[in-house]
Amino acid sequence: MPRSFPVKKHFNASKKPNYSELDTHTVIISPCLYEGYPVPVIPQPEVLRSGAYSPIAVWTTASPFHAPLPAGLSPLSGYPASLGRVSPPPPSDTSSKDHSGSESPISDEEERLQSKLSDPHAIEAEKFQCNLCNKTYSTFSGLGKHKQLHCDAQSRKSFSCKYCDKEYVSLGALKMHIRTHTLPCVCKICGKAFSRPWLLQGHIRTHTGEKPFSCSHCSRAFADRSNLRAHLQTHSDVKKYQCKSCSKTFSRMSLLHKHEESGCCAAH
DNA sequence: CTGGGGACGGGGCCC
DNA sequence: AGGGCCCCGTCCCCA
Repeated sequence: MPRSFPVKKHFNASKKPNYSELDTHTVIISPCLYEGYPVPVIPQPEVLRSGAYSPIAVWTTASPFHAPLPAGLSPLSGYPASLGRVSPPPPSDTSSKDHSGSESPISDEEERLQSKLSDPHAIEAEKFQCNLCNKTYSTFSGLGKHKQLHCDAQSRKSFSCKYCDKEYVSLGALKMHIRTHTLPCVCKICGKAFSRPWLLQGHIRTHTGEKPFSCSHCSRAFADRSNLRAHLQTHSDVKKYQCKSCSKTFSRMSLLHKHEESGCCAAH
């Protein structure tokens, strides 16, 4: 049975990867990754401590992971997936659209004012203004990236994939996408191909058995950081995905979806 | 059926 | 500009 995420997701069943093309693009992962196989070969084992990792899930004082609830956010409801990040959303982030569902220049302006209030230097620093949305940036390159990714992009999607119908607003994004077709990173052990080197590295761990991501609350270790993150949810009393009807919480979105589809919401 | 682990894709950010 | 890395999300499988 094919996996949900076949390496060649966008290919038709009739299509096969062009391995001859891969020959010229193949990325060779450092041979040291395979040395001593199946002995773990990827260095820098990592242990995520609760101090370093603060699962959002845990907006409860009962939890050992307790973290302060950001002002203006209610526990669990409307949980933003990015809350786990320390860094604020990017300036061109669409958060301002969340309030009314439409682009609001006023909220954008408010956002900029807020950032200016918190950073007085920003007032002098913001010299480069987008002629399309009036957002200002302190550097020319900042403005350039904004225009490339968000503003100019809105009006012209000019980079089309020759393998599928997808269009991208920047050449870099298109190149990244094309890798999902060409799959230049090939596992020397099983021949499986991947779009990015780090995907291949993660795959190699399935051969080596290396599990560099350890849970600080139990003895389990994981080869994939995302899987450790999901696992950490299991140590929490209150999970971050909550059913709006019965308030039951789940460690994963997929579990919540299953729960909802099973009829909980209909039963209430 | 539910919960959790394994494997993976892709977007975005940083350097 | 491009690569590396992080994060979110998804699906399959299994206990």
